[in-house]
Amino acid sequence: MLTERQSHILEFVISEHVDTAEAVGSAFIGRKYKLSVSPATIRSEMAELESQGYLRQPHTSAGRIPTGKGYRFYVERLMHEEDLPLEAQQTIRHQFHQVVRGQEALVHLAASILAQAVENAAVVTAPHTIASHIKHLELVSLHDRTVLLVLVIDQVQLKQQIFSLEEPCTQDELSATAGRLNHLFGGATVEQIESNQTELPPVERQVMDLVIAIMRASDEAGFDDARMDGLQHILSQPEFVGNDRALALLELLDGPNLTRLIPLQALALPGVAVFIGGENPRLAEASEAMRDCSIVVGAYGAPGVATGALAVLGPMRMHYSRTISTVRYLADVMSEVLAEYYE
Amino acid sequence: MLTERQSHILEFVISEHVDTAEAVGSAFIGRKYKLSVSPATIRSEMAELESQGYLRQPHTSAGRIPTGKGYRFYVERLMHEEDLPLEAQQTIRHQFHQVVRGQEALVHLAASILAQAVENAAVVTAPHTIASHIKHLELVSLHDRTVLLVLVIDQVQLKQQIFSLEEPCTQDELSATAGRLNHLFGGATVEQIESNQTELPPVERQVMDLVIAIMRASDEAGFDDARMDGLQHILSQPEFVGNDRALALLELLDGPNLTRLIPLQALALPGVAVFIGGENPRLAEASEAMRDCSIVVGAYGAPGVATGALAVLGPMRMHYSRTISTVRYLADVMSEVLAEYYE
DNA sequence: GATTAGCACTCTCGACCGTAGAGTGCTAAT
DNA sequence: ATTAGCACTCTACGGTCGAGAGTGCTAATC
Repeated sequence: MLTERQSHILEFVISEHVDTAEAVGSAFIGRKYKLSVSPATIRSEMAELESQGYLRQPHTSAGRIPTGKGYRFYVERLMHEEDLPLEAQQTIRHQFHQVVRGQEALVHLAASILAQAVENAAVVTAPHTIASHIKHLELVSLHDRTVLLVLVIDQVQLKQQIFSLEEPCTQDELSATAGRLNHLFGGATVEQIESNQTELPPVERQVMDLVIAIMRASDEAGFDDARMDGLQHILSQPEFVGNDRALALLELLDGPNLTRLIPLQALALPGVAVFIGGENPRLAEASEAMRDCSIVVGAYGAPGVATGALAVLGPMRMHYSRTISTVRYLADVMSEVLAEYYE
Repeated sequence: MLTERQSHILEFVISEHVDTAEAVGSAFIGRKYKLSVSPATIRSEMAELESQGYLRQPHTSAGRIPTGKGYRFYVERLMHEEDLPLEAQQTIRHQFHQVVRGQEALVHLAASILAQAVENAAVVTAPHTIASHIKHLELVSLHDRTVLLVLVIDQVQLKQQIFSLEEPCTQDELSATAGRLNHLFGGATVEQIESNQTELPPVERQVMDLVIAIMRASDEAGFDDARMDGLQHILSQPEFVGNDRALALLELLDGPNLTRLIPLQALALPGVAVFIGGENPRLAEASEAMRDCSIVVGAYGAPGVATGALAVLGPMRMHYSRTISTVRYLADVMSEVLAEYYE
């Protein structure tokens, strides 16, 4: 429904507003982008764009700023998806070549890299499997009847749990028990364990009950283990300084509800999903402050085996093209790293 | 050098300023605290307190606010250390009775509880041992030549590392190797391992080299693994809203330099240490914004075995008594929990 | 019919000003 | 040593004003 000229004007307004955070006026656009029409013409086009909901005026006699609908149109129709510049790619790869110990450190590193690359807040969840398999379990005697259960599920995910036995038990006995259980249940899912555990002796039964509980929790919790980084970027955006919206945002993000922000359904799709402003109902309800924010989400990992999410949270006024390509690229790199773990 | 009346006035000014964040005037003090002297007298006492550096005026004809020196005097001489109210104690204990999986979750939980209890930002580091001992190690075959090393050090600290062998190896062989190494090195420190590993076969040698590297890193890194919570509290303090100091603070705290903020020397002492304003040189240099902040640090754990730090970061205008008793109490609770792990 | 110059209009923003209020320091009296 | 009285200072707040930016409308133009 937009003419070509209207599209161009919308694109210019967005591009300009993203850079300056100011309302954009007709004369400025005409001058900067060398449109061979007068400001008056641009004004009437802008008025049309406004009546269709793509732009709005903060107040009479101010320039225009894009609406959520405007950004949505931009992301879907106007924006040319570019590959991440080689230089940025190299920077990211370079940062990833730090020595990484284990999954958790990897997630932390990814969040830090992503936040720095897009200059916004980043959330990265640990990879998560739908139906987890036991890889290995180990029992370590701490003292007397207290035992540490170490569980490796899905190749690299480490879980631990301390518990008490009815009777004291030596480390050798525990190792033997663990060995037996590994042979019985190595590679099994929760369901397989449950159907097979009827005739176990009490100690082994106790251990496997714990294992089941942990794996259940891990399967259900989903993305409980998320890492956020780069808050300072989002809070230094002009739309948040000296504003209590920043505070509202902080309260929203702090604490355990971090992962609730990530629209998980987005992970079903292979590409990168963009949620602009209040488009994601869960977010819009959560906080007024989120209506001015956008989220870019990408999945990494192997579909069906283990997937995690990379997300960027920033003001609606965001450099979408760069953010999307960064998320996409980082997701690819993360997937590669994960592939090294899973076969 | 302060008369009793001056001390009282200082105490009143602090108590009032902590509550209201406003400068406190002479008439107000006299009225509220029923001093049987006129405002003029209080004024001259205040002038004396100011000339000695305990108070200052934001500008002429405003009331007084405490200086760092004033707070220091208050903390050391005027404040009566109270036990945490029973109700608060119960709240904390209650929150701690959540099911906690492993050390990391414990640290997260503690940070969250502390932040909530004192309504300021809280930093909690994982417990750290000076010379760590191997408790147990385990080798899990991921595929072919790729192996996951799981290391339990100092009872409950879990480390993981993926590495590659020269030759393929079955899980049974790996388990046997792990068993041998456990018998050889169970309970050993880095030094003991190093002096004993000369005649090992190559695979075991490779594993133990990794183990040494991990334990070294763990010993040296110290408190690398810290958790912060409750940032929103500190940023909603009136001295930080609509202010770029908040931003500076955020940048300072974000990322890996978190633990550098905690004055580690404080942990040598058993009690709770208080750093007011720029008293801690490392902090004062780090950021201008920290000059208006105070830190309350306490150690938890078993001295000489494993200790961690609990810290509260807030504006200099802080309820010291409550904060100190909360940190102290939480440190006690954490120590109890840890004692359950370490014999 | 689209475009444009011209113009009146509206709104924000910063500067300026004046007043009210809070709190001080000083002085002289108690 | 204390205090009443008072002049003084500074901030906060509200109002006014003009500059500037940008608009919408209208009438003229291509």
